Amino acid sequence: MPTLQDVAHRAGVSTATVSKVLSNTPYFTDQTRAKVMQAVEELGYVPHLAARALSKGKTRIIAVVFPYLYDTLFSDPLVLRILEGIESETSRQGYNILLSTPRLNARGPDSHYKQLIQSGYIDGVIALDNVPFASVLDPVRKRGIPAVAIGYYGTDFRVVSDDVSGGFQLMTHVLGLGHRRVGIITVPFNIHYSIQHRIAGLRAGAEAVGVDFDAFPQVDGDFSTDSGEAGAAKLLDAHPDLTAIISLNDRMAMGAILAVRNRGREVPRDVTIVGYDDIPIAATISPPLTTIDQQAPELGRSAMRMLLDVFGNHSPELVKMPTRLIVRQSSAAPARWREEVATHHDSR
Amino acid sequence: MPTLQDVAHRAGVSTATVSKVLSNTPYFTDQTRAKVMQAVEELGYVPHLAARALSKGKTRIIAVVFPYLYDTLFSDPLVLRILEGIESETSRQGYNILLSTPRLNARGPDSHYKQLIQSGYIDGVIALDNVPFASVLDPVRKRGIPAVAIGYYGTDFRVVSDDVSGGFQLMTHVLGLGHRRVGIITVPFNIHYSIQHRIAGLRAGAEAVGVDFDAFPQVDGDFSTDSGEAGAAKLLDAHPDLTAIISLNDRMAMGAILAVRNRGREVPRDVTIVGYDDIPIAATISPPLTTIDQQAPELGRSAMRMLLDVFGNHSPELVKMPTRLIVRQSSAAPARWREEVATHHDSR
DNA sequence: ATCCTATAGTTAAGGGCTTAACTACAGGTG
DNA sequence: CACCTGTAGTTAAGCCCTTAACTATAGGAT
Repeated sequence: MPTLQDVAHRAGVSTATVSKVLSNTPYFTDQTRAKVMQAVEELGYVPHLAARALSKGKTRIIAVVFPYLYDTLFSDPLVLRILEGIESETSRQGYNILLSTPRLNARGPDSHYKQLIQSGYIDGVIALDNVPFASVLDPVRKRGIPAVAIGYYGTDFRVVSDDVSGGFQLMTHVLGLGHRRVGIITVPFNIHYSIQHRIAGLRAGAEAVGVDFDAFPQVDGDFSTDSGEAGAAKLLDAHPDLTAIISLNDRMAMGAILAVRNRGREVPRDVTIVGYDDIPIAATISPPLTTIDQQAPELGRSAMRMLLDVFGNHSPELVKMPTRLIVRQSSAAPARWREEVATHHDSR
Repeated sequence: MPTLQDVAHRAGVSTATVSKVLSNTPYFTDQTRAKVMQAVEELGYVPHLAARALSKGKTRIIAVVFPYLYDTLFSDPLVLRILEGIESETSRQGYNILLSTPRLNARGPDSHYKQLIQSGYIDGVIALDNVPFASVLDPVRKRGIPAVAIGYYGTDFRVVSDDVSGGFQLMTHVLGLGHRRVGIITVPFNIHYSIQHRIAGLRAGAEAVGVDFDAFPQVDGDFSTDSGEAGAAKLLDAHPDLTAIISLNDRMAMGAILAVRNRGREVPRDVTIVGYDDIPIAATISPPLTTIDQQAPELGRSAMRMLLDVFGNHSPELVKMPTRLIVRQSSAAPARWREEVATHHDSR
């Protein structure tokens, strides 16, 4: 492969000149520039990134860190959407993505990852950091590498989905349809931190409507469809009068739909089901799922833009990404309510 | 950050000795080794990868290249599963993944990507290469970088899913259930090369059973659920006597289920639907989908192992990953057939 | 005519690591 | 005792690029 030297010889100038021309440093004539560019062209010269990295101390690589915590990482469409957003912004800015999925336990991330972070290979880090008990950003902070977290932990610079608002939108939608007997499928707090915020949003939504949130039965799932089915089964068996179930992710909501059907009832005629995340499949199942769109790609793009800000020595403020309620056919007014409305309508 | 020099000073030896100790080159005493290791420990020394890369010409980075061809890239669960497999093997071997998603058109991949490939940053490439009209591996080959393709194109070293066998399994399953009026939802060949092979498998399956494949109506979709619904609608309206629909991916199959329902018919009672890919959701929709498991993670792992083989100057042979037929509730014997069997049974 | 400034380009050091080539020495061999 | 060999460690060049510090020159101001 041709080097800077080769280009310099061919163009009849020094390596410094070539370097400066290529980096657009001022003070050279158009003629020189042309000579250099021609030599570059003819030789097919491409700068050697490792050499540049050594010399500049910058690699143009940013690490995208998804801790490998639970098996869901690679089956979670959300992760891919976030990655998509990061990728689009990253490649637009001429950076490269090094994908790292460290194993994380209570003593912290694995040592291979820690080495990577300290190896000088990485200009910045974007991490999905959402578990309270350990952070993949500890070694990053220690090393003083610019970092942005997508989540509630890790660094000063963070992008989060507005989970409170998402929960609020979901609850007020369901209550607004007239439901008053609502079951909730959640997951234990320690699995995913944002769940706390979604619950807080649900609670705020109930309060806004003047309904006692604590009266609503709750069961724990683990994000999986199966756990959603089991959870909904438990709810429906213990509280046959439920007219709506709020599930804190779409996959559990899909399980809940199955559970309703298995009991000979229908969605949304007998039971309204709403989910959270708006995974791609949510729009195309039967019935299409009412859910919350987290705008995952935008979350990723924001994180990258924020990282660039940090590179520029700014101190960007927390970005709270708005959520959007997507109303589809899985939610409807409860039967009794519908009757009342009909009656009321008739009596006019 | 401490450097090799610092370690050398502290241990009272030369930098060469430190380097050799760390790379386990023979000819040093246990005492020296201990001194060096202690200094490393005390200083928290971690080798500077850019410097090592420059000096060795190796970076321990492998590029995972997913051409950004169609919007489905980041909503395709298969991609993520393959990535999972690559990641697991890659991190086990102490390599890092640089994720690249070049924009690809008929003139080849974008120039940022080409620069990356030529930049000396990358030891090897694993690419998803499945479109006939251009290859992301062209620049890689030109540069002589070891590469493995997951797909039908690109290099001598390839890992493919055995699409022919997948098609064969699907067709013989459907015909074996007794169906003889079968519709097929496919996609145009030029979108995804493996489709040709799946079709060839379908044909072989039909021939094995002695059925005329060309008599089966076909429609084109584009992998999306919507296109599956539209395709199935077209098939069912033009051929109301169809008792089974084979869709060449799961998302289109899910659309087909909707189309069947929209016509007041049921799956699998009236129409059998089978898909391809076994995306995570396939097991949990209603009815659970009969489909083909491509073993995507294993595909990824194989690719990485093959790449290591190429590094070792071997010439690994094509790996054809077997597919597995997953029979779930969306496929069943056709109604008439069931009657006949019942009659037959009664008459005994 | 002298001095200064802005422009154009060069020289050479340095970034951190690997490794070929070399030195030094202890112990074994004839 | 001279010589060789295997072991232990060192020296220094090289990987390719960037950049601070420097030189050289032309033109304008005084």
